[in-house]
Amino acid sequence: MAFAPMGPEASFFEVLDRHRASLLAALSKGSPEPPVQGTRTASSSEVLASIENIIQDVVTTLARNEAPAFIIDNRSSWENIKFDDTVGLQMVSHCTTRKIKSDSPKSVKKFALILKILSMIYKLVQSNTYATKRDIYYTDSQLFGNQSVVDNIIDDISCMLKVPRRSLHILSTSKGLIAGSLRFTEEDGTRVSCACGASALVCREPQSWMGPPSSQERRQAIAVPSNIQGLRNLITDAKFLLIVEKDATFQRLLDDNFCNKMSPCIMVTGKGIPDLNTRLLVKKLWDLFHIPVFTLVDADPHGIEIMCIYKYGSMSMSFEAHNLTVPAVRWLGLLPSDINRLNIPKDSLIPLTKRDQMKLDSILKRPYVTCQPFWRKEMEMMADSRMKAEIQALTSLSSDYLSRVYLPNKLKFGGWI
DNA sequence: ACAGCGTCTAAAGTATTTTC
DNA sequence: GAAAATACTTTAGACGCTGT
Repeated sequence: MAFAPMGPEASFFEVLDRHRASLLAALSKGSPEPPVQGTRTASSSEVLASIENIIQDVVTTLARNEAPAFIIDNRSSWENIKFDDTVGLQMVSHCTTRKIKSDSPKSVKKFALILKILSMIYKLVQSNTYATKRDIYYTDSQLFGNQSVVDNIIDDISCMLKVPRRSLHILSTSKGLIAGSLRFTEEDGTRVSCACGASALVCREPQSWMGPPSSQERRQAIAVPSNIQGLRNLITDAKFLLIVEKDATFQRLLDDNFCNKMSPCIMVTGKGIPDLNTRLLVKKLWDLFHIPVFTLVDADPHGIEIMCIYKYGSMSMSFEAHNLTVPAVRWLGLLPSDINRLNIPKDSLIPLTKRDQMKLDSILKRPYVTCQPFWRKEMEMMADSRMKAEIQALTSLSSDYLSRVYLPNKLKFGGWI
C-alpha cells in the first residue's frame, strides 16, 4: 500500500498524513477491546504481597516435608508464543513451564539464587530504593558467576510475578539516545529538551568556562531516561519518529541537522538491539502522539531482527509485549531492493555469512512474516543475492547521500513497507 | 527422548588498561 | 601522551551437553 506512488505533487505532509490515517484505521479495526494481560504496573504493596505468597508456598511445602520448587514459564520456546498483528509476539496464557526443584542437584543452585534475588527485591521494594542488575551481580559475583545468570533470573521473576522489571525496583542503565522535537519533564521535575536545532544546542556539561561555545560544540542527543513511566508533559511538533539502528548513523544525521531540515521529527537510537527503556520510550511516544514510526536499519538479517524487536517484540520478553511493542513501525530502509534500485556499487556489499543465512532462515519461519508479504519479498531478495549492505554503503554514492537524498525521497514518495 | 542450563555468537557501545 | 587492545554494558537466540 505504501508502495503506491503518490506523484511528485503530493507534498511530504500529505504523504505522512495519509500514512498516519491508514495506520490509525488499521489499529481501530483490530481488536476493539485489547485484552489486558501480561504485566501491568504494580504497586509496591502488590509486589511485596506476591513475594510473600511465594515464600509462604515454599514454607508450607517444607512443612509438609516436601521439597519446594518454583514453577517458571518457559520464555525460550516459540511454542509458547502467539502472534497478534495488533500487539506482536505474546506469551500464551497456558504456556509450558519448567520446574526449578530444590531437591535436584542440577537446579538447586538456581532455586537458591532465585530465593536470594527475591529477598533482595523484597528489601528494595520495602525500602523504596533502586538497584541495577549490575549492583545485584556484584553483591556476590562469585556466587552468581556470570552477569547473565542474574539477568536471566530477574526476567524469570518478572515473568513469574507478572510485574514489569521496574516495579521490582531493578534498573538497567539506558543505552538509547533521543534527539529532535521533544520536551518532557522527568519524574523529579527536571525539564529536558531534546531539540537539536542550531539555536537550541544542548549543553549539559558545564564546560563552557573553558572558552566560548564555539562552532565545535556538537549537537548532542539526550540519553533515554531510565524512568519512562514517570515522564510528564511530553510536547512535540514532530511529524514522524525515526528509529536508527546504529549510533554512528544517528550521530551522522545529527551532524547533518536532519531533525530540522525537512520537518520537525524525533530521532531515537537503541544502539543495536534496544534495551527495555528505549522500547518503552518508543511505545510511549507512539501512544501519545500517533505519529508515523520508521526504522532505518542495515540491510542484513541482524538489522531486520532489530526492527522486528521494535515492531513485534522478542520471544524472551513476550510476556511484556503490551508495554514494549509498536506494531505500527514501518521499514523505511535500508531495503535489499534499494541496493539494486540505487545501483550501490558491488564492492560496498558484503556476502552473507553462514550465520547470517541461518538467522535469515529463522526469521522467515517466524509467525509475523506471513502478514508481511513485502518483508518476505525483501528477505528472499537478500537470500537470493547472498549479499548484505550496511547503511554506511550509501556513502559510496556521496558522503551526505543519506540525509540529503535517500531519506527525503523515501519520506516524500513513501518508499517504506 | 526431552527439558534445562550453560556456552557461544553477534551488534552496538563505553571505560579502562596496555602498548608504542 | 596517544593509540590500540581488552574488558565489560545492553540485548536475542541458536546450539549442544547432561541428567532425569
